[in-house]
Amino acid sequence: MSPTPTPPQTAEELRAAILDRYEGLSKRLQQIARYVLDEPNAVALETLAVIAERSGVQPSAIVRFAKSFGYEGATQMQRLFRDGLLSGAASVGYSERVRQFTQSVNGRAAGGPAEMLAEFVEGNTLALRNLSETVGRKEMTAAVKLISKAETVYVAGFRRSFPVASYLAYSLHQVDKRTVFVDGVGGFIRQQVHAIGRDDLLIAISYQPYAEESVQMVAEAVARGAKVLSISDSLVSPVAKPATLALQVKETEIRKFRTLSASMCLAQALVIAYAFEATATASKR
Amino acid sequence: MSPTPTPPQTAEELRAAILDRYEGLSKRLQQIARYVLDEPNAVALETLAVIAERSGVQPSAIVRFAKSFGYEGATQMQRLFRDGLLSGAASVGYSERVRQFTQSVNGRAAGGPAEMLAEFVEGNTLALRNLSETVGRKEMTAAVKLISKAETVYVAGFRRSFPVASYLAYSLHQVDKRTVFVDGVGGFIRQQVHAIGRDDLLIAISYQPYAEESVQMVAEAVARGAKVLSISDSLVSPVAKPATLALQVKETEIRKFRTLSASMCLAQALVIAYAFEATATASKR
DNA sequence: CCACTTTCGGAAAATCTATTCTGGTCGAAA
DNA sequence: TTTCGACCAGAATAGATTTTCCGAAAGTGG
Repeated sequence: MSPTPTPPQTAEELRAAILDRYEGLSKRLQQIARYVLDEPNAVALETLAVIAERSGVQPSAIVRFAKSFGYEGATQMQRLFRDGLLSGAASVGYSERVRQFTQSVNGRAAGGPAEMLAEFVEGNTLALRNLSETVGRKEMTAAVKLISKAETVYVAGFRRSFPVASYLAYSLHQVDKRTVFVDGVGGFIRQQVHAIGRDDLLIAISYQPYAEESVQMVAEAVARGAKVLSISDSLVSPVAKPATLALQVKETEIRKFRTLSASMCLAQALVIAYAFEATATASKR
Repeated sequence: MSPTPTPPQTAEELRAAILDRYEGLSKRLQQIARYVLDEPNAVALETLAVIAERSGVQPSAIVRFAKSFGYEGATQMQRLFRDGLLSGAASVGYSERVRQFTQSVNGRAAGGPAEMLAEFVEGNTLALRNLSETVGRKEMTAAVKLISKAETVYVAGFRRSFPVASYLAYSLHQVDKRTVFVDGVGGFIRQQVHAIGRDDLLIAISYQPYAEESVQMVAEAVARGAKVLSISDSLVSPVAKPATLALQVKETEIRKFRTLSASMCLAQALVIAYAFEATATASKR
């Protein structure tokens, strides 16, 4: 092994060096490389033993890793990250960050891509906070019950709601629930819901402006005697009104674009809550 | 001397306590107090010996100092500053919180559906907060530039990443970018990327365990000379390594299910940032 | 399938760190 | 000036932590 003549002197350089030499590293060393890249802060200030445990290797392996990059020992490598942490925190004080942030949020100067990201982080966070207020214990319980009782779950969502619907369908399928994702490929929407019956559930996700397909599907499902769980931005929206149960999700709007995190979050929670209940009742028997 | 009954629990509290009791301290202890107030970062992560040398006192004096404020030893006091540094600037505070959170969650008996929702709200919020720390200004700018320069954008994401990819494709299309969503319907994946060329961009979204399709697609795109923008959980993942640019997104894991909010949020920000830049350059002419 | 090299795990050894303890200094009060 | 008590420097100690080392395991090339 030919150790780097002069080891990287900054955290950034080391990062680059790791990326560069990653392929040439052995399996265990790659494992460590990965952890170092993923959790630089942990590497910076936890002890070797802790880092070793969290990344699932032996302490000695970490020393080997550091040496393979030309350092005298693991400690020298840690110092890089420590210094980086220090300078990074010192140069941009807390108040400065807040100022930058609020400035970008107040939407004055259009700002570059980074400011845009900050805005969306803020918007999504707000939407999430609001979620647990609009969707209460009662609604969640009822929703999970609906899913549990359903023979087959049909999931529908178009345009902006499509990602949420696809996620819901995918993860319900993952937890062994009989699921049909009504994606309308080839315009076969009507055919796909045609089989829905009295024991089935349609989960419809739709926001303003409500897609025509969704509205029709809800109507169709109701006509066939199926249960309907709506996820929408209003309790009186065309998809929520006829539904058996409606969950209200209010997304934040940023620069004319509505966020999606709250909906995704709700979908995740629904699936996992269902999964837990299903396994719980299954093990009872 | 009457040591504080309950020692300060945060760095800020300790700061206040020091200022409050400063007059009553002995000469050497005042000297240490000054150093602690002036260089909290050094106190946070240097060893006692180093701190002692820099502030011109004996290590034992620092221990006395810590004890006089009610701590068991100097280490406990250091922990405050360490935690403060983390939660404020970097993301170990983040991963640490996540660890504690999931631990407390996993340890307890499974809550009801409402608790599940609360958990996911918390997890998604954490992931969001972390996002703006791992994806910096430089990366965002570069990513937007890649999108802008591309003739056609191909978007790919399977399994868990599918919702993100579909959202990205949908909204890029909305803002009038030439976009191809590689959904692999009917197993036509290879055919769909076949047309990708030197002036095109592939946006690949993939998380562990990396879908075989994604890895192959990235390889194919690189082979054809196209640019690749990867959104992944590690910079050395099989989809990130060969990419022109890789954005690292760390999602929280709750009950073995990873969240998606951070990825969705990043996707949104990318699209809007691109849209703004596109209209800006268009109106310039 | 076998020799040879690389890599790894685990425990022992060396180093470093935090804390305690002791003897002594300084200053104030009597 | 003497006495008392607080305070401190520095050595000593107890405890971790990092690093080294070596046999075993896993690859590699012939």
